[in-house]
Amino acid sequence: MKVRRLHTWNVDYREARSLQERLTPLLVLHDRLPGIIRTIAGTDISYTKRSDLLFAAAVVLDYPSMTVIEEAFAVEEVHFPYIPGLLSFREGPPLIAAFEKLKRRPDVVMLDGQGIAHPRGLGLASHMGLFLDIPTIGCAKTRLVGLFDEPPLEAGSMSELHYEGMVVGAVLRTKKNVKPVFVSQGHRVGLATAVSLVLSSARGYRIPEPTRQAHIVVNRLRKEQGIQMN
DNA sequence: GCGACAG
DNA sequence: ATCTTGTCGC
Repeated sequence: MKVRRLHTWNVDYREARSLQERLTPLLVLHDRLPGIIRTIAGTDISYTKRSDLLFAAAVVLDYPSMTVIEEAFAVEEVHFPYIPGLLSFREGPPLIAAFEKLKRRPDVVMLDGQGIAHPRGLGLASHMGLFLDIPTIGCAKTRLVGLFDEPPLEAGSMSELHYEGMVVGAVLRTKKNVKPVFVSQGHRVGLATAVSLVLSSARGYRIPEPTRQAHIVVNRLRKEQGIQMN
């Protein structure tokens, strides 16, 4: 699929932060997606410390059956370190490359990271949403910023994630007695819809299918490519 | 200066 | 994320 290039990835830490502040105003934080969702994509990254490579996978699943109908992958050398708050500058390039190899354009994309629950309001999901020009939602496994009350232990329960006086996401329990996930708007999706999509795409596991399947695929493809595991 | 800190 | 063994709980 075609991906828009908003800017170059060849920037330093200072420029990266400046870029985020310039892009945040472009985000659409309310629902602006197809009336009927037919497909949802998930992504994941695998990293090889010894060879300094990033292995990215983008998978498209049928909604709501959650059947994987397409896979795409890309391998790129690392050109930016991991710095909390600047994750998209490290994982963005390989993710974009993987999406460019997809034939189908998914209705919505779920990213393994934060949306607007970010120091400058532009986490990985939001940033990718602008490049892909597709509705995106952020579903992270742990917190980056924000305060919240522990949600009830029942599956489906949630609590608000507050940051600088705003509700920037939801702490959602996708499975009973298991750590919650952090859901936030990426781009063109409201928080209520983002939460709804995460819950409706979960299948008994803490991690919703788009991300979970992408994780499985990226590890399988990496092994097939003969890239060192452990 | 100290602690926090997506993947 | 990676590295890395055993272990606790449903």
